Amino acid sequence: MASRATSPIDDTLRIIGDRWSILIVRAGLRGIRRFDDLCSDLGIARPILTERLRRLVAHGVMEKVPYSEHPRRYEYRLTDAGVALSPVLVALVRWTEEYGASDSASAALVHAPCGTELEQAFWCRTCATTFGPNAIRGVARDEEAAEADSGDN
Amino acid sequence: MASRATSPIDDTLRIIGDRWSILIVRAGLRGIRRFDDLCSDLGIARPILTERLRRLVAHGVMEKVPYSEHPRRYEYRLTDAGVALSPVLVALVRWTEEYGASDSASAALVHAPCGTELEQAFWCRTCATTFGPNAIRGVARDEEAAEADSGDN
DNA sequence: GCAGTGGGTTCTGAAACAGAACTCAGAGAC
DNA sequence: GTCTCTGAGTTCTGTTTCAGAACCCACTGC
Repeated sequence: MASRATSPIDDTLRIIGDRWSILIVRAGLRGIRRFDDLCSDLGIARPILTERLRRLVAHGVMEKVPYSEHPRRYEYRLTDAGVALSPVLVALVRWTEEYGASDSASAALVHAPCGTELEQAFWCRTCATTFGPNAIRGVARDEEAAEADSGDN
Repeated sequence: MASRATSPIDDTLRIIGDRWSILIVRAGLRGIRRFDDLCSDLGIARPILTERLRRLVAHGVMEKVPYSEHPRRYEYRLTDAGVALSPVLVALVRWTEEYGASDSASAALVHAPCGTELEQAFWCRTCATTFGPNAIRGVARDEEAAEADSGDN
């Protein structure tokens, strides 16, 4: 087990695996786009927000678009890749609701057309069924997956 | 503990929102349980692993159980709460596959009974339909009260 | 030309991180 | 009984990242 390019997740976590990035994405999903708004909404220090936004833009999660020319002003929007992070967020919210700190109730995520609070599930198209974490198994696809045996406890 | 508890997710991110915790959980899902194994598998520094495990145990994500009495030895197992984090992991894997850097293909996650690669979807029980991130809307439930008490779990 | 606004950057000190070396208790070999 | 090995840490040392406050700069409106 020497080569530990642990997995692509590792790279992903280098992009969004800090305390702020995922919250910035969440703010983006909530429509907050301006630097100062992000700053005050998240309570993040400005230098860190600057750096995080730069990183997210560099990795294609957000894009910096001018919304005013004369006083040159920018806002930060989620790209498709950024929006595609919402399952991560939803999973986090779900977990928090179930196991996290007590009275977790601040913002619900709902199905836009009807307003029903959404659920998240794994879906098997072969069996045409949804299932939970216990029915997941990991299988090796690439080289170093010698240990991908068994799994789900 | 300075910044505002933007939401319960914030607390959750304090538990697993660093570069290592989620990888430790992933290792746990792959059946790696011993300190040294985690250490070499993840390439994490020992002091950090010590601290991370302690935190995960403190928050009920893992449990420390002795597997040998005479040479007193412990292993770390995921609790139900820990296993319940797998949707987060799956979402990360999915995102990485679609938008991440490399030719991300190391381990696929499949539906255990049939071996089909799983999909992750949002489900609306009212509409009885699955849908993607674009059909999600966030609604405030109790925006301001999030920072009321909570402390840390 | 002076204050206000948006979007930053430059300082500081504190915390988290990584790596190597060390500890400690029990086990097994000799 | 000493010697060495193993698992599970802890103690150092330095580097990187974080947080907070203050500062900067281009533009606007008055």
